[in-house]
Amino acid sequence: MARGSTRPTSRDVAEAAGVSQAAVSLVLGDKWRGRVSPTTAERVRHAAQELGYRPNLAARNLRLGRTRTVLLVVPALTTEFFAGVYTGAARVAAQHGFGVVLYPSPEGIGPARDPFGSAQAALDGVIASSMAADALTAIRGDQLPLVMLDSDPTGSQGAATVNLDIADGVRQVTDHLLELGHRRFLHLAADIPSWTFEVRARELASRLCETPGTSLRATRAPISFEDALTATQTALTTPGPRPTAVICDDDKLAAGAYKAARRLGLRIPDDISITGLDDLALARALDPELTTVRLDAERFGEQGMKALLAVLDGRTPPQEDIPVELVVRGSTAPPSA
Amino acid sequence: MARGSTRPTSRDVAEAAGVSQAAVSLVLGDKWRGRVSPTTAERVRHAAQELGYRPNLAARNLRLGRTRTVLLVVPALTTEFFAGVYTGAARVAAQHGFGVVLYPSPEGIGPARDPFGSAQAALDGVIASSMAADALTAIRGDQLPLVMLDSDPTGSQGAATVNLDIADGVRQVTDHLLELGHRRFLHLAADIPSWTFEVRARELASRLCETPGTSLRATRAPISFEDALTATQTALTTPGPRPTAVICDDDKLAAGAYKAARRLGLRIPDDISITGLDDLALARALDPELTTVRLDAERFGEQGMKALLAVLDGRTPPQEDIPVELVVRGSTAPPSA
DNA sequence: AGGGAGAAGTTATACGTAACACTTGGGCGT
DNA sequence: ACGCCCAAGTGTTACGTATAACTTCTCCCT
Repeated sequence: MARGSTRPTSRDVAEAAGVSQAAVSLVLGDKWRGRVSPTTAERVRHAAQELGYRPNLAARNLRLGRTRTVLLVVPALTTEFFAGVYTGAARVAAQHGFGVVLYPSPEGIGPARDPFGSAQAALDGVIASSMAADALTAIRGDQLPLVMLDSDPTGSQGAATVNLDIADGVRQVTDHLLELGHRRFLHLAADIPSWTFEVRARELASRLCETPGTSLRATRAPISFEDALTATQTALTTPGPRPTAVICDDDKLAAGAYKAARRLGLRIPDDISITGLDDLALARALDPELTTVRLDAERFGEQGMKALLAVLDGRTPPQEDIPVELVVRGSTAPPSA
Repeated sequence: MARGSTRPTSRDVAEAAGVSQAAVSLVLGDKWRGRVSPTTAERVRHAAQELGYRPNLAARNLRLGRTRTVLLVVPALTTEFFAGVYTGAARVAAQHGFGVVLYPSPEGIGPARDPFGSAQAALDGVIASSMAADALTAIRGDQLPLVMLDSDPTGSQGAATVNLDIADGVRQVTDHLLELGHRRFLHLAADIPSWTFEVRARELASRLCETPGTSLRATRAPISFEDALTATQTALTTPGPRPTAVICDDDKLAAGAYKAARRLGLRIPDDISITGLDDLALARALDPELTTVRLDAERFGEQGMKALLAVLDGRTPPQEDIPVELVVRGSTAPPSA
């Protein structure tokens, strides 16, 4: 019988099975072949089951010097996108006996002092989405293996990076609209200082530079319906020829653009085309459904975790960008003029 | 200087500061008043800073017998709702020096064998959203303190429960529609066997029973746009007088109902009223904006964590339901007939 | 018959931390 | 002058696990 309140240890199991603690460790660690007889092994397993034995992970971690736990830092959890990243990362992790702890931080990893805030777990490595430069150095100083998601590969101080091919997504959107005949564009940009948004702006600008006869206006807004609405409304009522297509940095911004268009009495897509980026469930809830770029969040998370596992094994992580896919729906059409 | 690759321990700090390891532990644990002189304490802190010392959490956890880490089990991460629950729980946890590890499980906690899947962290307690009965017993057997969210208080085997006052939300929605003059209702129910959805159905039915001259149809669908669309479309084209109001178990289902209404050529809210439940960002992206019930997810998470902390302290957790609030927007109006 | 190889274990140890119990030296009251 | 107390530490131990190193015993080959 269990002696009251405290959880049984491997020693309790050993006593119950009439063997030494070492034998228990061997059996339960599946290293008993040729070291313990099958009947004894079975006896140990039975005793463990009987007592409801669960290994003490703190002790195991201390002994082994590793925790098989990694930290995933995401800027926010409020979107399906990072939920998907987590799901993918956790799936791969589980296949390798790893756990994933989440640290949602509004501003990526915090300052050098206590960079992980409340993430208490003992860690083997870190996957981070957005991160201040000094925090990056702090982590590097901690010697913690690090993989960065959607970050500038040239500024990563040697950390491995895994990126979505956002630039290609922007190219696909732009080409799609150009083929439809659009020439005057509005870029509704996310007001967040992050590499992934810089890439959007840069790629869009350079693509349109190559095409004569095009014009590009840009406006910025925090990622929220209200802000996106007012920013778009202002931009569309500015004097001069009105843009015929709005390219948004993500789907939520696009939803704000929808509202702005409606408020101005513009029909989508007849009077104005709108595109997003993410392909959230929201994209198909809008009316008409949103033309957008599908980001495979789960695959992104998977690749991030695979890269981290590679680093942990001392291997070189793969370095290919994850492809993205244009999804054409009802929010884009040839311009009416 | 650090001796190469391995991370510095408290003993390294002690050596650098010229004191014993015990003194380092006292100083860094802030228990040095009256035991170590201020100047020595400062010297220790400086040495720790210099070496970039970080305590080994595995060792600390083993020594203290607790981890200051709790597990939050959520059915899915794909919605802002559980993101909010996590945010609230993590905030309260951080205030008490706790960390929160997330375990998103499609079916709540798994079967008795290895109930936490890949959640490897050593835990002090568990907060769980939805859970199979046998998994519940398994955890109880583990002696892990447990708080259950939105679960049947009578079936919780003595575990503490924290609930949103969903029944009141359903009452508010129903009364709102009744006051507008609606009498024929369609209930678009989530096809998920969970207490929180049972409450919705039960409360709605009992509320309408009390009001003579009302009728209630019900249909079920998994929480996805496509399924909600087809289910609603079928239900609305069934022979007999058409319902004038659709009450949906959550906002995502409502978005599906919007599409079904549009496909049938019904205008919202002129021809049909639609209500949701959650108040996701989606609710304000829809056109017209959705009348729904606001659930304060963060407060929910906070209360859950507070309850767990109470259990960990041996106190009795508070047992009040968290109030919810009807938010009337553009998707409800008096019936046209 | 002798010994070497393997099977079937056991004993002992280290991981890094926190805290209890102990030591030392000086200051102070009477 | 004696004892006592307090400041300022140090020595030691235990937490539960995994594993290297050791011990027995039996079997089998030459």
